[in-house]
Amino acid sequence: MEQQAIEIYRQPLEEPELFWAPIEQAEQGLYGFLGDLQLSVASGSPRGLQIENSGARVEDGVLILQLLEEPQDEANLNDWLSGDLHPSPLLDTNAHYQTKCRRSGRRGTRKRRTSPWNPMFFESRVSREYTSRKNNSRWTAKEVEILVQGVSKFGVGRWVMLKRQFFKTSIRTSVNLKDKWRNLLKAYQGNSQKTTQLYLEPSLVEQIRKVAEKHPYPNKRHK
DNA sequence: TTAGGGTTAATG
DNA sequence: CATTAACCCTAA
Repeated sequence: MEQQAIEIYRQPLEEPELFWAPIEQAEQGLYGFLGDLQLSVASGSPRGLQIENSGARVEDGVLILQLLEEPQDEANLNDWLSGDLHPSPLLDTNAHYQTKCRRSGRRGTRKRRTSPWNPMFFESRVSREYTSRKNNSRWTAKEVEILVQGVSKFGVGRWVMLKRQFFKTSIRTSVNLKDKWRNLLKAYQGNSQKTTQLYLEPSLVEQIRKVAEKHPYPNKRHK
């Protein structure tokens, strides 16, 4: 896993303030790499938080809730992050998810005082109810082309690898890639006449069929 | 993390 | 309204 520095943007809000990384899928993968997070106070200007992590990928997303009181120095910050010593500055985390994080997050009313870094904070969200999708951006023919290249190279079921090699900076997550491939098969595999919403060059469709034949989905490696 | 069942937005 | 496509949830 490569090192990656993620700049955290600071957005002026009513307090408490919210920090977040300029990355997609803020809701997902959050607790997965908490353990790898290392935070430091950026010395430059603007002053802010910087996250360095070894486990996270940009597409994992991370959402940072900033403390009310500005950390004076790194020690202070680490202290705050590590401990029960400091009560959470968040008066109502819920309100902030509702107002500032679009459709993500819990819906009910619930105030809690707990550090955002406390695992408890995230556990409550693990089985979060399904609410609504975050984005719905359509795939382009070009993206499909790249996906087909990827599957033809790695086969089916190596979505993370495919993501890293072919969709490194893309919005698409490894799961998105898997889903898209599944949709492509539905649309173009078999002989039934289906209406597709995205026009693909016949040659590309042909390619999809070939690759699909060579690499049957699913790969039962995990089953 | 993957596979596969589900949900929902967009489309014709 | 029926279907498609994108996205979500979660067992294993």
